[in-house]
Amino acid sequence: MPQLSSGGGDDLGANDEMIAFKDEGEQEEKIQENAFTERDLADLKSSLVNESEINQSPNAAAVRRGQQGEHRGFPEKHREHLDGVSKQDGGMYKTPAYPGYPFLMLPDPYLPNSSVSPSSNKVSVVQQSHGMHPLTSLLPYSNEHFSPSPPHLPTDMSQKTGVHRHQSQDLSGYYSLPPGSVGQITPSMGWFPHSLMLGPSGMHPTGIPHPAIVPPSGKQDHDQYDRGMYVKPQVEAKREKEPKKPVIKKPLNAFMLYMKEMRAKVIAECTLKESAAINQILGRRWHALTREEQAKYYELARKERQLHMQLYPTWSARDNYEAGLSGVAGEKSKADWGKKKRRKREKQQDSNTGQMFCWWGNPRESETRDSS
DNA sequence: ATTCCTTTGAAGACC
DNA sequence: GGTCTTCAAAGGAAT
Repeated sequence: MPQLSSGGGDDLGANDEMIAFKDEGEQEEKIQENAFTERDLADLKSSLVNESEINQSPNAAAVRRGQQGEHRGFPEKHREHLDGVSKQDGGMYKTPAYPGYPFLMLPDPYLPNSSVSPSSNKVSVVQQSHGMHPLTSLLPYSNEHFSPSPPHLPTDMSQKTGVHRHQSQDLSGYYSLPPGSVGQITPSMGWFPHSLMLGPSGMHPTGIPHPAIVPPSGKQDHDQYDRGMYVKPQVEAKREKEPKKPVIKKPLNAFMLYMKEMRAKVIAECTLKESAAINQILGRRWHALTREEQAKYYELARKERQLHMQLYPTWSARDNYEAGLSGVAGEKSKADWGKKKRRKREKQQDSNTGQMFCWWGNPRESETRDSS
């Protein structure tokens, strides 16, 4: 997939994958989208039965018609549009489009018992039954939303971090940024949620860890016992002495942001729980979005990458590649990694030979076939 | 307990 | 430079 090494300005996503649906009737698309849920479910279920059959369904043909060729021509327009978007933050960020922006999604992993009263800290999100985050009203983000002392947080959290919580407007007090980088934060970055304002070690001053930072996998921490006798491999023992590096996760891309936001909604609507199935639906919906709607997420993702870069200038995606090869997991993971690689290759071969693509417009479809 | 599945997009590796 | 691979999230299913 040709990536846009865009001169001037960040690339906003894989342009060739952007869909120019809208040239032929956005309204229809909107209606379609509403009808998606039930159809998605039905489609998905039937697709699980026999994908090749579905390929021939009239419905499938209709959807394919709707998607074929309509992606083209979007990129440039899209970019233009996005330029506009970035200039009108007000329009974009006041929309309820990002309740699930990951840095606002504090509650789940980070605030285990975070049923916070609306007045205490709106950053905390409790997924509502209808799938929308109450965070909607959060954007643009403001310091007002940050309670100095979230009641749900252990009090010693802040003590441990050694950071005083206060509602200073001075970002330099919050960001753990390289010298001078605070000044590099453009005004447009002012909307960044507080959860991004980290202290040392990736902790927010409130004690809330940055979502991109996860503690080293606990999997390896399980002590190994052999008939009651503790056996700790030398390598592991050695590793234990070294301070464990927190794993810095990749910033979420546009689709991931979209998934995060919409997952609950789809789950509620479809009563589906299986992520693989949900992701299929979300993939379809993603392509059904208008370019404006997608643009919002591309812009968000761009800003997230931007901030990620500011926060972790030395971080590279490669770091996490290698986590499986060396580092934490050691030899086992090295082997697993090899297996994984093989599996993926085999899978791809299968898809090439087996016509295993989704009729509803799997965006990889063309890639897969082209590459064969 | 661990891996797989499934999606899109970004980024690194490789040829 | 084009292509391939990995990893981000998520959680049930499979191993």
